[in-house]
Amino acid sequence: MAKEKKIKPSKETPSGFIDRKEKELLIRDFVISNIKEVMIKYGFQYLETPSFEYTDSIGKFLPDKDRPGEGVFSFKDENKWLSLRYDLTAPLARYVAKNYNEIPKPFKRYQLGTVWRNEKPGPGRFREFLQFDADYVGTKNPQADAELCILLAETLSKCGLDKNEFIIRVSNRKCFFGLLDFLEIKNENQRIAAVRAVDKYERIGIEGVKSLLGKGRTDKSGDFTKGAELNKKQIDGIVAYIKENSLYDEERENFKGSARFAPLAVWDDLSPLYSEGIRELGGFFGLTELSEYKDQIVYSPTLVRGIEYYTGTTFEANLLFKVKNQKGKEIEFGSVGGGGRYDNLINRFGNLDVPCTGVSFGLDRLVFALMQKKDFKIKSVKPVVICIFDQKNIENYFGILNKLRSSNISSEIYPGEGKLKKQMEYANKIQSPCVIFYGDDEIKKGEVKLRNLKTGEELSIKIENLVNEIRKII
RNA sequence: GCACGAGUAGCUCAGUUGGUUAGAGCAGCGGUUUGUGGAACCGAAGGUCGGCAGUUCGAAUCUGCCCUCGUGUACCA
Repeated sequence: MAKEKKIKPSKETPSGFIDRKEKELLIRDFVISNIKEVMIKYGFQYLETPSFEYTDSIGKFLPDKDRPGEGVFSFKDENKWLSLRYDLTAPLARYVAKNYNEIPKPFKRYQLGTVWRNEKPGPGRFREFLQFDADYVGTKNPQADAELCILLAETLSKCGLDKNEFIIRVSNRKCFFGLLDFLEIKNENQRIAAVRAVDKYERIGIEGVKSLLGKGRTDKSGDFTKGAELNKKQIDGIVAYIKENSLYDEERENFKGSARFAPLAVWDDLSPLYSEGIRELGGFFGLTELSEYKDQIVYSPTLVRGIEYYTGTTFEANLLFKVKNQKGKEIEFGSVGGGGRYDNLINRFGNLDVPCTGVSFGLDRLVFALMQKKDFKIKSVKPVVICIFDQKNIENYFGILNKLRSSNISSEIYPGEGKLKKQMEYANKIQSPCVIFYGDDEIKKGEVKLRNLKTGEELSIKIENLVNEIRKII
């Protein structure tokens, strides 16, 4: 009597992969069309590279490793490892190295594409997402960095963010490394730990940073993070630097306002590297000050992005409003985009001295945030529904359908089977603006009945007037 | 990766100290209305209680392991 065991296939999407519905896709389309417009205006070329690359072309994975490291999706094809791209910068470096003789110098390109990361998903973070990149290849000019920030600001602004809803924080790696030199922090592990600690300042506060620079910190979930174990003098030096330079007060409650680039005299000549960073920032801000986004692009010395390959200017766009998840709970949202200068990425292919700078952002996160703005509405067109009364009159229904579609009105004959009530429920469900009744009675009179589904209003009209009447409703 | 929390119908959830046949609201389906949606009423249906193993006479409930989701943290090319 053993009952046959039903084995049902899973209805779930793989972890970190999601279905995306029309509302989100329409906003994404809107964002994409704005990005393209801005890119054309700024003179960038459109490029597309494949989803898969040879693992060693885009990764930092050791050839002796049997399998590419965690973080990427890979498989072995014949004898070579292939990986799905995890960003658009690495494929760009590969493309530039391959086509170095043909491309203009400098080379400006933009790219939109899906990227994949095999890592734990978080709020607003998935394992498959759409990324946008714009890069300058082959120029050291700070004008390039400045333009990227301006175009980032313009893009966000065009996509519906007010100027007081976002900020682009700018820093230069050389400044912070200069400070570390001055404080005689030479151990590479300590330097990295210090960078990461300072990068968290705005989230965990000055005391949190102190703990991370010292012995370590226990977060509110009870998890312990090991610290950099610097000495007191070194910690005090970094803390003083943060206090002098931070855009926020110590409680991180109040934004001190738009900080103009004006490094304090006391920090001058800290170290040669520091001065070089300051000079580069001077060139950068000289240009952004001339832009209409000068108030949104601010100096923020505590910004030190985690990405390893950055060599100079770095920047990051943050939203200034709170973002909630589906359950209405506020979440740590992080940045919507960022970038910086990477002058050494292409020389590993043997093309020496190709300085680059680029910006990238994940469209999904921006879309996620935009969806929460109450005043943000994207119009979506829904079809007028022609109801079916009797299959024998199907030619009449098609007559109306053709008339509407040739007038470019989204329309359909009810695609299912069922009574009028069911048809009305369908039309209501898909948010159709109106339905058309064209039964025996109407056909005899040469009229159609048009029911407005928003108001419930119903009027009988001559067929010739149908298109005009519908245009009034939609 | 680490930590905390959660997983019961399509969705949101209830389910007592372990005790017959696991409940509700909403959605869906059928009907009241064979030509009128968003309201009401009636009816029927819908469940391997995340999975596997264990304890027990008996497990949605207790234990262990695993999976998935959420949040934080770490990492982030």
